Amino acid sequence: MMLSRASKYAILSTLFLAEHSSEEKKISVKVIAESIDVPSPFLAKLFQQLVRGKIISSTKGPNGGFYLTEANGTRNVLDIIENIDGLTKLNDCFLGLNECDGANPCPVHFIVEPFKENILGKFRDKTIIEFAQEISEKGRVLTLKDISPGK
Amino acid sequence: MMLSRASKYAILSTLFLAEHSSEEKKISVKVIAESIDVPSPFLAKLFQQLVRGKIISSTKGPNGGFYLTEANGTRNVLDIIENIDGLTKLNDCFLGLNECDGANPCPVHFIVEPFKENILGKFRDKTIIEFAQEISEKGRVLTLKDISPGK
DNA sequence: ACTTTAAAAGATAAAAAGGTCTTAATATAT
DNA sequence: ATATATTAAGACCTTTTTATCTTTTAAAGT
Repeated sequence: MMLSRASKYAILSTLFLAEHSSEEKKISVKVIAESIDVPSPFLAKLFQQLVRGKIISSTKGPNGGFYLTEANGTRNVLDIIENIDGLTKLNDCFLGLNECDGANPCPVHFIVEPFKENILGKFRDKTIIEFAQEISEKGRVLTLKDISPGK
Repeated sequence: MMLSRASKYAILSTLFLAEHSSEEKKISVKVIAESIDVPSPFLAKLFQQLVRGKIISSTKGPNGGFYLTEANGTRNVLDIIENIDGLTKLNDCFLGLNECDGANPCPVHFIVEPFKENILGKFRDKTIIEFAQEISEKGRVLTLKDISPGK
């Protein structure tokens, strides 16, 4: 019922690409890593995997970098999580029980289950492009940096 | 927004003690570990810490073991989590943002926040004894073992 | 007192997650 | 063709979490 750091980095970076990149404007790992404040060699690894999973695209060489094709943009956030963490983590019982369902629920099953449905829906029912649009419309900045001054 | 295995083990074991132990009937690590299918040396470590945190009690020697006093029983599940994991994990932003609140919410903030309140409430507003009672009334067994046959 | 039983304490080990580095491959521009 | 910029791949390192092992301490029964 939780995301690894790797997944979080992957989600934020992919959404960053969705907003800032295109086939004409590729972006290097370094720039992205700095923008959202993530260790760049680690992000490079994650990106390799996302490329293999056809969630983002890349080209090498000068003016190369990472970007989203139209097809990439139609994937959703859950695809990212699935690609990096798999889905088991997200589906496991909150208290770790092997068998936890409506018939044999753990003490928090009926609190966790609706939440799970809710958040899975959120990650599934919008494309990456739509998700990113929503974020930029609301003027949000998704970064791991500290934003507030003097902290 | 997630519990470590250590916390899960600690919660299940403490609830087990609440149901099965008393000052007159102490239970050894080994028995508990087998009952809920948790590695016993690891559980022993956790129990040491819970004793230090006054969440459970212990005595050494023959007929010794772990048990709950009345005072122990008035603690709640959140105390267990706090004792083992601390509370930061539970409060961190689901997407890992450093600054995520109503004023500057991440894309899932308004889904996660009510859930968080809900589950924190559940872990806070019942004592361990009450929590355990509820479980046994409903005939639930909290174990990590596989229950269903032939799997 | 002695023996036994069980937890306490602390050192150690194994596995998983997170992170880095080096070299190779490849696309582009000159 | 060559130089250069950038990803790809894989080996490697570090930290955290999970798990184990060994020795010490203490309580209880005989």
